[in-house]
Amino acid sequence: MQERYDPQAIEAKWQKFWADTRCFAAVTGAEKPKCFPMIEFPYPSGQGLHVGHPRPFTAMDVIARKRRLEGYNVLYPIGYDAFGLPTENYAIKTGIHPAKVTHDNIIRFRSQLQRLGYSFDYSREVNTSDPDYYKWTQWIFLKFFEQGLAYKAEIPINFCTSCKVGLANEEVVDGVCERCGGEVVRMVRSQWMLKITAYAQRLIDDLDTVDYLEKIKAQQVNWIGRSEGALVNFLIKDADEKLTVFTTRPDTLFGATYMVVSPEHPLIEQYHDRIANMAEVHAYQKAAAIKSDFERSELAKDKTGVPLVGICAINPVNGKEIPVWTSDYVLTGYGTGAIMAVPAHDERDYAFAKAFSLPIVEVVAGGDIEKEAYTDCAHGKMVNSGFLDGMDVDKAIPAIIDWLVKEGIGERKVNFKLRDWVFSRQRYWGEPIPLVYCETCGWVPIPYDQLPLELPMLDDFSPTDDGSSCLARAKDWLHTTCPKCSRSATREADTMPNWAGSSWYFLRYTDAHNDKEFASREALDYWTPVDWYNGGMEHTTLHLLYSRFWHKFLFDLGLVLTSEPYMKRTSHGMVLGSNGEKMSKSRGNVVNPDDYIPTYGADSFRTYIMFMGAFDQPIPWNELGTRGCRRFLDRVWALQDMVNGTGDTDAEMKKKVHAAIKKVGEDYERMKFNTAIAAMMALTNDFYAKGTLTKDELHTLTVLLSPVAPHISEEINEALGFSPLMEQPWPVYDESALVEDAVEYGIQVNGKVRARITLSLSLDTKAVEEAALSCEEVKPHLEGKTVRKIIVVKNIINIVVG
RNA sequence: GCGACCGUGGUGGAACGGCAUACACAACGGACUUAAAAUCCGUCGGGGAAACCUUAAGGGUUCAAAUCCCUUCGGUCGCACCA
Repeated sequence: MQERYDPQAIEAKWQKFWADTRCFAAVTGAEKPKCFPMIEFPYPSGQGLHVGHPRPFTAMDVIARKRRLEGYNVLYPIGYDAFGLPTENYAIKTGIHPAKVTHDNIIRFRSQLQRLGYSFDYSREVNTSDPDYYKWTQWIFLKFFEQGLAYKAEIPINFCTSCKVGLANEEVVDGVCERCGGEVVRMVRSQWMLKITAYAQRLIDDLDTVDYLEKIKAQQVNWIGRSEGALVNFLIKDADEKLTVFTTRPDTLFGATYMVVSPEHPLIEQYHDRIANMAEVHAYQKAAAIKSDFERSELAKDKTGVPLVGICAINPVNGKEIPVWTSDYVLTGYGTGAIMAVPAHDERDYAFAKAFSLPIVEVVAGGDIEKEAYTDCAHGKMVNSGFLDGMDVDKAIPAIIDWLVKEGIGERKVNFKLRDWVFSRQRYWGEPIPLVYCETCGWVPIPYDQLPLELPMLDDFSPTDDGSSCLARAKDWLHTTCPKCSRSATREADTMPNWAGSSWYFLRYTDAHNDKEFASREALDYWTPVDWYNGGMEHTTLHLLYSRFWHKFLFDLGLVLTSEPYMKRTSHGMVLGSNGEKMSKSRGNVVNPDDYIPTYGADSFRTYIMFMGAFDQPIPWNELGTRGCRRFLDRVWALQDMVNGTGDTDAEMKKKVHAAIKKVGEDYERMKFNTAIAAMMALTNDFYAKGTLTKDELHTLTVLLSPVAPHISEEINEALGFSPLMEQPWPVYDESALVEDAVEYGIQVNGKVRARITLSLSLDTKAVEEAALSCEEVKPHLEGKTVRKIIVVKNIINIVVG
């Protein structure tokens, strides 16, 4: 008689065993085929792990553990994305240094993770805020700088007028500061940018080479937002100046009845002495500048704008003079910051033209421009368009572009929504940007052998009055000498965004302690690319895109060996609070796994987090489910008392076991963890129904269960006399054991199920049909009717009568 | 507004176009117990007298639809005037 299932004792025992034997430490260069599954490394927040973390962690642990049993050399790493706002805000409040807070939080996270029994290779742990790590983040940044892909630009930031601090977009809620509710304004600052737009086309094209979920690919493609069109130059009347616009509809050029520039467009200042209503224009610019993004979008319906009186443009196709306006519906950051307005065929232009009584000229027939803009460009013929008249739109577009090119007033142009990455943050807790500014030499990189450029130790982390980070007050650190000319120079006081360290961390895992390179060629060659990367949908357009960009850049320099970092990308649904809302501290619905492990054990917790629902769907937490999974493991444990020593089995049970091997293996691969566990529960129920099972049958169940519930599986496996699970092979199902000799058919009449019969598979179709027709429950439904057709498919017989 | 995904019992959820509700949770009944917990064994979507009807609602395709198509309603996520 086995003792009661005691998860606390068993889990401590096996966690110690795994640590002592270092059996999850991956060996670079081993002969076995490699496998590199990865999760998104966590931000070590002060709240510790909540129940959302273990969902992806357990899922990929299942994959990692299964791969080991399948004979792979597995690298399943863990690390900490440790720079970030919450830690800095905590430091501002308490005066405790962020490095100390981070250090303590990591210790807590690590112990929580270890109690969940993950097969991480802790010897390769990385911490992005460790100078030994961010040395290489800085090193890669300098490569961008050398290649001309890091540059300075004047970019507005969100600035809280009350906290006196620059805010990230996500800290601006409903137009006010998330923390103090203070007014947020835009403030223009000179910031470092990374030229991700140079990789826009490749970031789209190379998606064909990777195995990402379709929705992830679609989101990236939409975010990058490629559109084809043309640049067209309009002349400004009485000036030797062109106003260039981007348009995707050059075919509608004859319908351009006015132009609009964004309020920030340089044309306005350039011609300020010719603009008769400059005071009005200035007032409009000012109003636009203090509008937050939120307000701009809220006011989307009502178009506002001011004409630039005295400025007039000439439509190059027909020589007509058209007015120029300014309006904030034209964005500085997209295209050229100026548009030609074709109100007849663009909804926004239409609304604007209606609001200010501007002329509307139809150039594509097919709509009713009295009522609304006709924007369908797939159909319709050109009208009022000179030499384009009568052409279909799809013919007119290349025709007008050819003409524009020939006349020297335009060119073909591909445009992207994607914008360059603002890489500066006015924050303390981030990687220092390793550049100094010298009056003589300009921006000069710190020599590579002087990296890392470490953050200075400070006591006060609050920002300065002008929105710079507290680094601007660290005068001793800030003032330095120019590496080039040795004159006095100033360090960059901005730091990198927290996306920097996570853009390349997977490379560091391959060789985490290398102090000569970010990773050795040998380690990269052996381990990269990441075979399977699971993460949240919310990172699809930022982290995932950024890291693909960095990787391609490193690939172009010959520093990594593949053009894509991740071969496969999947994503998990969020774990919601038990009230169905997103878990957050402010809602007070955060659930911590530590609350469940003492009562139920890590294995029960892991099983439930995988069983609770479809992996890719969001799901509310429900404590009672853990109890059900504990009950299941108790039943598995008690199977030990039912093992029949003689080891005889029967064909019936063999079929069930092999069906389970097939189902569980396939479901793990498809991330259908809930149905895999259901299949193991069903098999366990089958053993109970029979009342006995063989040693091998129980062994097979423990191996199947081990990726989800590794501790109990190891314990039972050991008790049965097998060597540790690391040395066990993943079971292979026997196709012949699955072959059925009889099948239960559902008999339908006109698609409605009327009966069920079990028939031998050896019967031919004719015999099956006859058996169905002669079935007692079927006969009444056939009375007085003619059998038209009988369809026999798989386990369905459909009798069509009429 | 645009895009993606989704809508199945009291609850979480199963279901290559092929027997809807697997597997759990909760509830209820029984056994065991002085009793309770635990455990074990059962019952368990709703409506209808019945034939039957029922996968958000309505239509379509098909021998056959939760699954494919169209319309409507509701929800979640992402993006917000992208010329």
